[in-house]
Amino acid sequence: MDSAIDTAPSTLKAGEPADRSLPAASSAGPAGGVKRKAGDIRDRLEQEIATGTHPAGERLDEQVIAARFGVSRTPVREAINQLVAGGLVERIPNRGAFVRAMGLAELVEMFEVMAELEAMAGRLAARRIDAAGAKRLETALVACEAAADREAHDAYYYENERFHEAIYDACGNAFLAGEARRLHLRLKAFRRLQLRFPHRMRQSLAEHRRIVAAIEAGDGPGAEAELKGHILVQGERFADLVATLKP
Amino acid sequence: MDSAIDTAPSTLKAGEPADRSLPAASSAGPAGGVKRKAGDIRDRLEQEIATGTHPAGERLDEQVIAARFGVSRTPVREAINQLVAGGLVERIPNRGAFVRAMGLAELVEMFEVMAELEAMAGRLAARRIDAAGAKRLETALVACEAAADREAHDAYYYENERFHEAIYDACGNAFLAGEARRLHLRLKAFRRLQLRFPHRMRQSLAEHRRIVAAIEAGDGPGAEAELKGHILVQGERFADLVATLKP
DNA sequence: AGCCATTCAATCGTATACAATCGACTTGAC
DNA sequence: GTCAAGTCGATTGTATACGATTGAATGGCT
Repeated sequence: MDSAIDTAPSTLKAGEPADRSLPAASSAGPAGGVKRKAGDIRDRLEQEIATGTHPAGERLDEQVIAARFGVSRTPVREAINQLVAGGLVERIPNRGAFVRAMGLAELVEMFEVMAELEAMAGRLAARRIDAAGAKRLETALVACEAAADREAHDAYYYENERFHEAIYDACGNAFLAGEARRLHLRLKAFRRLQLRFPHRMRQSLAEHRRIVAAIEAGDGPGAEAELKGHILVQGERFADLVATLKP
Repeated sequence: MDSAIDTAPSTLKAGEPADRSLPAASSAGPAGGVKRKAGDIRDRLEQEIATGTHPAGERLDEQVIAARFGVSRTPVREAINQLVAGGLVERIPNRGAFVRAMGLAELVEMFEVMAELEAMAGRLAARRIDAAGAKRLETALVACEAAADREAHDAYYYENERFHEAIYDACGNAFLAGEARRLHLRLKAFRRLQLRFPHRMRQSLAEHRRIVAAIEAGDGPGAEAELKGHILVQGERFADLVATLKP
């Protein structure tokens, strides 16, 4: 992976370490204990938005936030820019930055795309999973079952994430895994609401079982179909939820 | 607990932008005479990276770029951050920003995902396209044919983009369209190389015709399959290209 | 009274300045 | 001759300051 695809090798300068140790990278995670203020602020704001501390439509005042975190406006601005890139926040040129109020239509669209990516990951995983990956997948499924038996919604929510993570890891496409994680994160706040539905957790668990069965049987199309339905139903459920709250 | 859904207008202040005007995020075309320097610099750098002015692995010196554009380091920094978010550039904590040298494996992965998204867009477009959208699609196809007849690679490259844009617009899923555009942009530099292959342009045109036929016939699965192949072959071709250059 | 122009205030985007961090080089000892 | 530690330089990341643009309010005019 170190060898880059040199589209223009002739232009490489002699004394430049252009080909030298390009960092392994690609682990987009907030690595290590570096004291990057911007990143930390971004994470905090992300969490606060997800938990509802900042309701939709609220303006994120750079100065106020800077004061709250005891930093200057610069890292706050950078953090907000990252949120804008992530789609959680919208900037209006000289008005301010606002928490995006995602409409139902957009959410359904996002679930549609999420379903496609998850289904793709499942299809690939069915062909490419190895013994270790299968082991992790089964472990995650067992953990989901345990949480479901105890009717522990929060625990199930957490284990559910682990379960899908296991599929991402097994799909053998790191880029796909990254994109899926991005979307997963963005839909986090809405996923959580799903489990409040009466039998949603048990139904979800049953779907998980069928997904694992398909993957371990090497049934790509089957895993694809199961996962697509598994995600799409969440979008539909969410539409139902909104519909019941609307009037 | 407030959800991010706009079901709670009570918290909305005076003139909140609860609308869904998605400004395509990366629009900011040069049409407007606004003096947003950061966006312009981002576009320029993007183009320069795509055209090979900045080879893979090259360091993007903020000060040098700032001097080159006659601005301060701040907008340059912001532009680079946007490129990092887009995945074209990578920051190393205290080393600098480098043009990402994407390995062949990652490129193939990206083409895989791109194929899936394009195929999805085609499938949806086959069901949802309206008369105006069909008109635009046909216009784009005719433009592609004209460019191919003249063996004008650059023109075909441009019209090809328009063609795929037409599909995105017709898919009826703005979020999907945005994601597809993002990936399309990221693969821009590599797509361009495809057309250098002897008969690639004619083959591409033939695929375009079949895609349009499937979409206009309302054949969702057909359009999906055609588009998936249309994109995947590019990944394979690229792998061939690299293989021939490797030794 | 209603509409329009001007003024005003607020906020963003950019410029400049400073400090912390990391790598590379030099220098010295073993 | 090799290795290690210290210093230096370079670059990022952050702080502060300034100008420009925009929305809103106020006052005058029709």
